[in-house]
Amino acid sequence: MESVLSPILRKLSRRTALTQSDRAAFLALPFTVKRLNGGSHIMREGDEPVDCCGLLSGYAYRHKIVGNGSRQIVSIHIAGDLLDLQNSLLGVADHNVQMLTAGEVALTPARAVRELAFAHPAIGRAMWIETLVDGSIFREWIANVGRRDARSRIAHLLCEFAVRLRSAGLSEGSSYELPMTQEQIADATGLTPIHVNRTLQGLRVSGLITSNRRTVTIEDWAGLAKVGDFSAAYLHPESAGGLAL
Amino acid sequence: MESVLSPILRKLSRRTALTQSDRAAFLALPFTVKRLNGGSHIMREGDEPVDCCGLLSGYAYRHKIVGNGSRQIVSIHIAGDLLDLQNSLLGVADHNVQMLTAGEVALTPARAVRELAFAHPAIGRAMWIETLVDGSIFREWIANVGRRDARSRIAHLLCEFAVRLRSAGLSEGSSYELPMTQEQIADATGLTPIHVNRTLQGLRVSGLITSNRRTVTIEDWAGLAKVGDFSAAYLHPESAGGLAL
DNA sequence: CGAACTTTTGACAAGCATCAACACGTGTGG
DNA sequence: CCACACGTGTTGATGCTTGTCAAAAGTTCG
Repeated sequence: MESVLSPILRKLSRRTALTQSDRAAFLALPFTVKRLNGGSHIMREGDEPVDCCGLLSGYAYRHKIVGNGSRQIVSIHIAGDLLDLQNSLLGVADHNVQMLTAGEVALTPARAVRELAFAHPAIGRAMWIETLVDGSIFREWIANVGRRDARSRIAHLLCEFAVRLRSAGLSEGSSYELPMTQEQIADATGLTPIHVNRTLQGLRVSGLITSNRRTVTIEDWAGLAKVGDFSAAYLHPESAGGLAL
Repeated sequence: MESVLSPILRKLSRRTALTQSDRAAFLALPFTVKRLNGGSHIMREGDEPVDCCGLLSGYAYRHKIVGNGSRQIVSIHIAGDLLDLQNSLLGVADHNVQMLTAGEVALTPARAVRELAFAHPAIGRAMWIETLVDGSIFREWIANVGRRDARSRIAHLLCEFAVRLRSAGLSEGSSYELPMTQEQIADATGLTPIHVNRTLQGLRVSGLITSNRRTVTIEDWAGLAKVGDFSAAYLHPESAGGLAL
């Protein structure tokens, strides 16, 4: 049975086994689909969300605005990601969520999601694990922004994107669509857009990547991963390790 | 009933209501207590944890080592915190956990914790929420390291500590014990120890704090919070907002 | 074709890192 | 009890990475 919720279910079941009954219950969630333009807000800091939001297509990002007015992007999301477990379970949003590109989201009452999570423990566990993986990515980003230089930070970001898109089945080969402006890359890496521009040029002249406005091609994966100090372990790919209950 | 696990239970129930039966089940967890010296490792990146670890006394911290050898501390923990839900649910540790000071930890088989979480949904929810609050703190740290200057970063760290210690009942008044060396503060804020030293001096001469080797006193809370761009919302204090199932 | 973004380039400034000592306190062993 | 080593804090001089300011060139879209 193919539903618009399938991309999300697919991601949930990537790390945890779900029974047929779990799947059916998930797909039976009430939801509405909304098409959003790039830049539209899904949630603002301080909101008290009532809906839980899953990304069906397009890209989204989370960010915080700090006192001096500058912005820090704290994560980027692709189709299949749940966007708002964090905010809707915690009651009040501590950050903003916004569409990076145009795309579609599925909205489900947060209450229904919570009930499902506890009625079907396997689903609850899967959702919990997704939030823990998000946490692992946050930790890696802290290290990225705190302890790597500009060249490494950007290389790391490009590597992370490549791996995540590929494991979500959203890219093949060594190219992918990166719908971020250099300003947004700057806000994700804690740099200025000018410096991002120069650093990207550096990566290009080193033969590690080619990129035009919206597409990145990794010309030398090993080299880029080395520059970016990248190892995919923190993304906890596939294998469920000690997850068996 | 007072148990050595009480500090942890107290923290779990701070944001979620637990029934008497939930509490009893939690306190019935099998556990062993271990006293650890400052600096001892609780978990290393790559480990496959079988035990789940709760901090009973003392301080601990999580960190990652990056390619150039430098270290990034990604969080600091105080008595009552669960240290290893992240690592033990994900199967393989993606970061290190280490004692900052001497202290005691309670070790419980991860399997027993997982079973409890799903047998007693309220406990599961409470644990999930704790991991989500950890995630919120991670996001704030990304912003801290990515978009604030040295003075703000350190002021922010000091404010966060003050609020967390106080809400855990571990400090009173405006002083608290900060058992971190300047090198560790540097690793938490993405700076060098030298710069931390100079920045702390700056905060002192501004009359915002006084500090000696192991104790920090906040002399001007409003001023320090302003410099640190600090607002406690991301710690999701107390109130359970939309948590009712 | 023009308006609004985005990317690119250049010159310059600044915050923070690096290197190198020195001072201080604490614990240890002779 | 002193000498010494060691970890930590402090200071100074210098340099580099990155930020800031300003403006031009390219791109997208109505």
